[in-house]
Amino acid sequence: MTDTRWLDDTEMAAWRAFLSTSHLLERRIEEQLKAAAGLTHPQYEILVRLADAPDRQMRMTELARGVVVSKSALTYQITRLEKAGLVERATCPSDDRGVLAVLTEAGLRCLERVAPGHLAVVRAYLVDRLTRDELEVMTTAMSKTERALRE
Amino acid sequence: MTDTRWLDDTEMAAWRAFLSTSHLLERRIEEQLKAAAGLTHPQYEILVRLADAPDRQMRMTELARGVVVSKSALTYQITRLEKAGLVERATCPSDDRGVLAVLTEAGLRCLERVAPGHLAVVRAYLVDRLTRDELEVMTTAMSKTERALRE
DNA sequence: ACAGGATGGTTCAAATCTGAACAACAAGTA
DNA sequence: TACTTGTTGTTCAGATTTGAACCATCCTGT
Repeated sequence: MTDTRWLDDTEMAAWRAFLSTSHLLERRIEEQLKAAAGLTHPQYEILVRLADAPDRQMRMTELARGVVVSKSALTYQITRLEKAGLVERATCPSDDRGVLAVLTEAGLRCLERVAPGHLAVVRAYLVDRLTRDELEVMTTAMSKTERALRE
Repeated sequence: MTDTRWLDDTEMAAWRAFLSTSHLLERRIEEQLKAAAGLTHPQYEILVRLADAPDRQMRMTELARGVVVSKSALTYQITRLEKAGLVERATCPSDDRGVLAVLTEAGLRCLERVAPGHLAVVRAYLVDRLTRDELEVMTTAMSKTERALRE
């Protein structure tokens, strides 16, 4: 810990821009989803992941890993979505400990209704402002970090 | 809302990678700061901003904008940091409504003590994994989005 | 078969975040 | 001066997140 490697200007600029932008964008998305559908961003992401999954269902732990929230946060949100009728819990046939989160028809319809407005925000502030090259560089850069963080 | 522009593969890959990575990195940083100094990431960012500011002080609203948190969240955190002796509140000479958050000596020492470990994480998972080009592309890309989001 | 250790999900308390409501002050206008 | 409008920071209630503690179940090696 004696020889600290500080960030030079290029590195610091990149890190600061990444940090601010991710927080700003998160806030904007949260605002849009709340206004349009009363959903939080994690809730929306849960619906998306389930819609993409085979049989529209997923194990709790796997889902938590995908959405990047703690197990307890997922338990809370699934309970919440269950009360809203968008998701159901089912017992896992292969593992008695397991719980499956299943997207309901209402959940799917909700997602289809909300997705356009959400994607419009993602486009308006991020995707549509970047060139093809920038998009690709971002993917490779982020993927390297993601892989490292997932061990 | 009738003609939805979905994301193609390149766009979706970039967006998903960005989203997951920002959340994963946030979690990792939070974990490191908590273990090393009992600080949250927002708290650390507050210290950084104050250390960079003239006279190591800043108006509450300006600080909230910089760190990207709500005004009430900043009030909460400044109160917290004040109790820890890292920050003080001062009255603003030019505006009787205003409050200045001022970094104390202890706050500065705390920051200097914590920064190396924090930067090591930022390096290990992000900065050191990217090429010079990737860093620069990321800065321009993120800056475009940031500017748009700050209106 | 069974002990020992890993894994899955929930519960709980504590911390934090947000938005709305509020009070005090600022700044411009008639 | 008096009015109106906008800004600043705090308070408050409610929602959400996290990590630790916990129990049930799985799995491996003996």
